[in-house]
Amino acid sequence: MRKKVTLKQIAKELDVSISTVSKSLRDSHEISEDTRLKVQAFAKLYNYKPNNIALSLKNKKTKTIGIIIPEIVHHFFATVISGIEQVANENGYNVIVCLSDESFDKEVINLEMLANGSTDGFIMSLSKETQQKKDFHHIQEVINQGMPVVLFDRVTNDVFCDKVIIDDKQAAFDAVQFLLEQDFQKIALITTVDYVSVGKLRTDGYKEALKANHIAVDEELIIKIEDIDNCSLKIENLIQSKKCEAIFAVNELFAVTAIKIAAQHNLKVPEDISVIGFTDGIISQFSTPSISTVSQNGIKMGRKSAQMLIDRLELEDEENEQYTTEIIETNLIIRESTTTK
Amino acid sequence: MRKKVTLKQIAKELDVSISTVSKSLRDSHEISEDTRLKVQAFAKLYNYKPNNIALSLKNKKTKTIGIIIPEIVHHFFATVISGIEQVANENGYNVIVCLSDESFDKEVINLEMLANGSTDGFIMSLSKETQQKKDFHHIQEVINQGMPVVLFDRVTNDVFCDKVIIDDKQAAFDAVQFLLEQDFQKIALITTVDYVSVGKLRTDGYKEALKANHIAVDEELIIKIEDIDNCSLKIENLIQSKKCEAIFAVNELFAVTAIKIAAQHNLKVPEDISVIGFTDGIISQFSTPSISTVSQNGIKMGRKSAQMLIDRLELEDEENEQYTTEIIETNLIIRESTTTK
DNA sequence: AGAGGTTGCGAAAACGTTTTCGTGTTGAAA
DNA sequence: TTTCAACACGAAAACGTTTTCGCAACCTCT
Repeated sequence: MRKKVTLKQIAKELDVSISTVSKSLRDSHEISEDTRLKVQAFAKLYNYKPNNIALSLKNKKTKTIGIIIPEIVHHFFATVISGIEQVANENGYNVIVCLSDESFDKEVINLEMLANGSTDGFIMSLSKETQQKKDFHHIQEVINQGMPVVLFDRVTNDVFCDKVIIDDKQAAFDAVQFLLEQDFQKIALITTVDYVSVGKLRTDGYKEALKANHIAVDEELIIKIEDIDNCSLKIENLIQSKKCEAIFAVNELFAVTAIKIAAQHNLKVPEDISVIGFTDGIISQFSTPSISTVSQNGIKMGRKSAQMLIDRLELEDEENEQYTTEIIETNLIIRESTTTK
Repeated sequence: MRKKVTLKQIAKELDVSISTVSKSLRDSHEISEDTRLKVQAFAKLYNYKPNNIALSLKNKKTKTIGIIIPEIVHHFFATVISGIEQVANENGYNVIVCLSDESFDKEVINLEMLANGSTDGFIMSLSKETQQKKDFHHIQEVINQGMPVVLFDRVTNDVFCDKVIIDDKQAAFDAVQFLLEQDFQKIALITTVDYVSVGKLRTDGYKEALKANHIAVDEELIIKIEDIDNCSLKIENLIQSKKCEAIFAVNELFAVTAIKIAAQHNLKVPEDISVIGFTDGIISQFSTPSISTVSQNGIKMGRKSAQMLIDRLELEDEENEQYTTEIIETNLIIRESTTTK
């Protein structure tokens, strides 16, 4: 077992000082060519690499980004991480990932844990519980300590920092508008409970699209799902009622579940009922029929978030209090689950 | 902006030495109750938390696990990370995630980067390119430096370390055996090129099941996919040939693609053709028909890997050269894509 | 009163770097 | 020969901890 070699060991071996070794390796002109080459050769032989921890302590920079998200077994979040990782890598940063599991407490614990020197900044998406409690003091605290934070997707207006979002309301509006243009009148909405920020916004977009087309909002056509695991019953009621010609679902799980249940009731998609989902994930692409959906570009969202964070980290020149909110464009992908005129 | 407070600042403020502060906060009996309480109160007031980097440097332990995997936008890998993160969290560890993107070079760079003090050990799954090149010196190097490594899923016999795998061969055997028991004779295989270790093993299991049932292996029924993006053509040929009654696919993407193509050729699944996939991901669960599959428990795999790594990290007492290979059980989940007698 | 034992605290080293500053040696110019 | 710059290197501080050791001051016995 050949342990990693340190400057001190090289210095001792070569009978010079630690400073000399350090300077030699950084090609300082202070050191004679003789010594320099000798040290460099020795270092190479023993495969010397500076210790990151020591560097972090000295420089007060870890070159590490903390990511805190609700879950990772989730196509959208996974793509965002992927995007973050790309940009981080390009800029010599590592990413450390923590999962809040939709729990406020875990979010706080993870944040505080990493804030004690482990990372230079954070990229996060709020847990459901945090959104429900509307308690963001932990985030504010971190920002007050001078660590930049970028919020994405599930954000809040209650904390000032950089944000990356999609225009959920507009995207939902567009999707519903598309359905209306296919001459559907009775469009149902499958959404989440209101405290989930993006669910609320998409619901708003749905309602506005109806209003813009002078169609009354029928609350019976709106179903709000609390717990994803037993959403079937409510959806079944909706479909059995046969009151709707089309469905807009605020995520792909709701969409695919609706399609499955429709099939069980001998309703064909899209012939008997059209469905549009949200999030262009694996399900939408590969289910049969493939699902028309609002595509959120997770990679782009991740890349943008990382770029914003790194820019702020490397800006360095004191508080640039100009926080910005970046909007990533979405687009409606029409596949097999919708009919067109 | 209230920057984080250090021991030194507290010491200065209270006019005692740094040692006194440190000891007080760690409830040392060396310090009088008076001083202790005074220091603790002050520390609490200023929300003192020890700096992780300084601790890491001192203790030569980072309490961080490095994860290097080919990609993250992949249900199986995401579940494994999730499992790792659970156990890591329970034991006070953080995880730092790097993606090799199936590239050998990126795998090496990431590994070396993290090996310079950033993590205490590694959990990894090999990139395709690494498996193809059969070059594992980077991993051996890290192990030689005394950092424990746990390989999962895509492993190799060429490096000695702890491993966590499923019995790919047996699982494939069982799946094919099931199809045979439904009286199918002509069973096709959709697999990967041979250098992907798990693909090879699953192929072997398929062949052995046939042999065990005295059925000749028909190479025309075996198709090997190099690039997942344009696998359609080969699969189409297979299905058009109408030579097979059932298909065993080594991952769910191949399975769902086969089902889609079958539908395009007016073959119904499972009435006209049965399909079994591998990996119980989102696709298998939600596509129509839902797909019978070999379930790999990613969470369990991640948890086990993390537990093995942490055990070794905390063992501490010198080289326990007993490396073990843990096998996570799989099970065959029968859904709608297969008929039963 | 002196010996010995507690008690309470501080100095300093250590982890592995980088960097500033100081200093001894050399060589050249005066 | 003296003076001064250039050169080559080392000592030490700093980052924030923990921990070992040493040392006063006080107390308690004889």
